[in-house]
Amino acid sequence: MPLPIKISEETFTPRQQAVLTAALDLLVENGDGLTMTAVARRASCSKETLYKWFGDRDGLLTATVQWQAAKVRMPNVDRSHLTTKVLRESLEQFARDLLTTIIGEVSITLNRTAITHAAQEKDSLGNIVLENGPLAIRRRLKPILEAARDARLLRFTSSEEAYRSFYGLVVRDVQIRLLLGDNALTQSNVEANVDADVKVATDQFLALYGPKANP
Amino acid sequence: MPLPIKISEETFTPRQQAVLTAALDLLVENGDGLTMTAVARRASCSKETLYKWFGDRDGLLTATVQWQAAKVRMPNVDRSHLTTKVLRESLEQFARDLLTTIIGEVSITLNRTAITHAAQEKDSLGNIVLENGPLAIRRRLKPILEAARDARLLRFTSSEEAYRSFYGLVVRDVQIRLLLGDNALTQSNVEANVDADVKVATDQFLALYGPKANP
DNA sequence: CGCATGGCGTACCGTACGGTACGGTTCAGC
DNA sequence: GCTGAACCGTACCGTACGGTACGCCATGCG
Repeated sequence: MPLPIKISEETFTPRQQAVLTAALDLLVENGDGLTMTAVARRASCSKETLYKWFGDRDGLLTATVQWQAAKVRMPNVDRSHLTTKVLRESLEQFARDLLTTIIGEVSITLNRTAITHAAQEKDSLGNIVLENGPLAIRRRLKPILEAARDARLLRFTSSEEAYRSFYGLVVRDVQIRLLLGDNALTQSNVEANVDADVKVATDQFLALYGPKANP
Repeated sequence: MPLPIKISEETFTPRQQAVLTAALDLLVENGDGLTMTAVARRASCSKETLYKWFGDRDGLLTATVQWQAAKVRMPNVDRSHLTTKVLRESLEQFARDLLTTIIGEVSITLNRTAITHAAQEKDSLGNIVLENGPLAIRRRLKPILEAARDARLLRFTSSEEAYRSFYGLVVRDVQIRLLLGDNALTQSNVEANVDADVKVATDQFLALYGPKANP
């Protein structure tokens, strides 16, 4: 059975969540160190229990990624009182959340795990990460953009294209470099520039799609 | 010994290159299917030879990635006769090369492999891919951008920032979605839009950094 | 108290794969 | 033709790890 994309709080018992936390910790500590034995030892449970609860190694991995990914929450924007100021602040909020998420160790680990998984022609993890990463951003951002267009605060023909420009302006080459382990991009190094980068990205996006932009 | 970042044509004998081709093919066919036995069989050589030539599995992997990555060539732009037209065409050329490279199966495979490798606290493959991917683009693009600024065709304070904006506008969320195995992004699907995307990205970049842009 | 259930810890099995050893073959140089 | 180096094919070893089996303990229930 294909696991559902969305999971709720009660999908896992507290004990199971403790196991998933242990698994995630191991994953973050050293990527491929997620052996069933290691998880069992870390979580002080037996391997037999792991197999009973999660089926097999892939099931455990999927549950871990799914459970963690579901924790990522997007800001909710009030679409009814859109002004230039509110729009800018909302965009900056989105950009900041996106950037801080992306540069976090957990996100890097999850993306690496899912990409490794996808390299084995299994895209389940990839879909989960996609659904809770880029696509979640897209789902939440598009309505804002369209509301802003209706309020004459933005100009574009395709909200899809506008979203993608925003994504690109915010993320640039940071994510791929972090995923590849670029030594020049330390966590703190990037973190320190988040505020400035967010502002630049938002300014650029508004310059491209704001009401005064050349179409 | 750390392998050199740059390799030349003669680094590998033809027979060795045949082996590397086999290895690359196996990688592309099914990501992690790169077992020493499989490579030996595919290349009709003995495992002993593999170990003699490449040391161990990691050495073979590194040689393969390095050898393939070195094949990627960037366009060379004549910096002396920069006009608006030449600049735009150069940027479009860069964008097209970048996009078509990124969406290619070989690139996806190499990036996935390097990311998987980086997840194991070994960043050698990541560095090679970085050096021949994003950083190569940066090295080649920056001089152009600076020459264009000197010729008053572009305006920016930091060429680093300008480069990153360009990268973001071109790549957007395409690479991460392909790496994660997004089913909605088929190869042909993206390929068909390369021309349009390249044009949009270049237009947007010039809108942001062209002489008429608001600083 | 007796018993069943759930879960812990550990020992165990099978397999896949990295790495090595070795006999047989081709081929260059003499 | 002789010799040695390079290389092929294959058999083999050791280990790591996914998955299973089993003994033991704790808790809840009649």
